[in-house]
Amino acid sequence: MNISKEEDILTEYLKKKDLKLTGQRKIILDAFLGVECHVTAEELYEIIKHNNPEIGVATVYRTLKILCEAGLANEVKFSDKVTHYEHLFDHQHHDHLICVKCGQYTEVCDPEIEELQQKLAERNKFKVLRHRMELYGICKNCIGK
Amino acid sequence: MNISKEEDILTEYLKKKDLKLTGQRKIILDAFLGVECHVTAEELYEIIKHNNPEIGVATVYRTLKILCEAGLANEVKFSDKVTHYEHLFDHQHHDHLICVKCGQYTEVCDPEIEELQQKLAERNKFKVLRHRMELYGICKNCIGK
DNA sequence: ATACCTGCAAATGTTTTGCGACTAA
DNA sequence: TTAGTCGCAAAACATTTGCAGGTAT
Repeated sequence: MNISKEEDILTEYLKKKDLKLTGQRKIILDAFLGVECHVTAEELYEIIKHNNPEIGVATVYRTLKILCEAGLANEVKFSDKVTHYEHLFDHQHHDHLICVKCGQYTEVCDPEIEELQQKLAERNKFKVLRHRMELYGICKNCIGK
Repeated sequence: MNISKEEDILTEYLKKKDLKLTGQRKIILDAFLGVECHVTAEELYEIIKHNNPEIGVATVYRTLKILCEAGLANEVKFSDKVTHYEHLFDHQHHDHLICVKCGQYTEVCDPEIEELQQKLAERNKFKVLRHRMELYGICKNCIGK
């Protein structure tokens, strides 16, 4: 287990908050980093259980919350009732194209839209901190079916 | 209780599906229409309970689902884990500015952004059916605090 | 007459919390 | 040493479902 940039960030955050860098938190961070794009807490728990069956779900939930506060992860809610977590650090912001047929999602990014969002907010005297944009529809693989 | 355009739409939808227009469904529709912008199922249940204590939560949930299918309501998920329902009929599509301090939300609409969303989707050979855009930040009332 | 609906309570599925034992700093 | 953590099981929470009786068409 080599020390990642993300682990530095987490360590820094924990220190600032007088929290501790425990073995479990390292393992959960690593598992999270090893996953592409999105996971739910339950999914991550299943992955971790494989090598570390002693870690409980509650700890996974608690740690994911910390990763969000530390700026390493981000909560995303799609149409289902489960919370997904996505990478945030070293990963530019993106929006989602979500296929309503197969459930597959594509990450996209459009600077022009981001700029217009900013202007829209300014017209409303609103200071944007973050945003979420999701386009639901039919992806290119499902369009013929 | 006078017959609204929305009730016509619901009646039409129910007939098409061989479902029935019951007293409860009318009451729930009216309560939903009487509310501005958004409600959760639980909130709507509380409102209805006032005059119609015999109606159960389950029926409110079931009916809101039907209103969505009939095109009168729309499910919206914010950051909390509760499902909000908003009016859809006679109400143009809009996006949300959500204040992270006071929780207040403003409805907004920007045709330029919608157009760019369409283009973005086309570049990805994706056919958009609907979308969701939310800007999170500080509203003008909270900005000084 | 006969689907369909209802309220109730129980079940579900996700996420949180209380607790006594444990551990990083 | 001591605040913060852990895993566990129980609790909390929103939402769904099974059922026996009721109702719109």
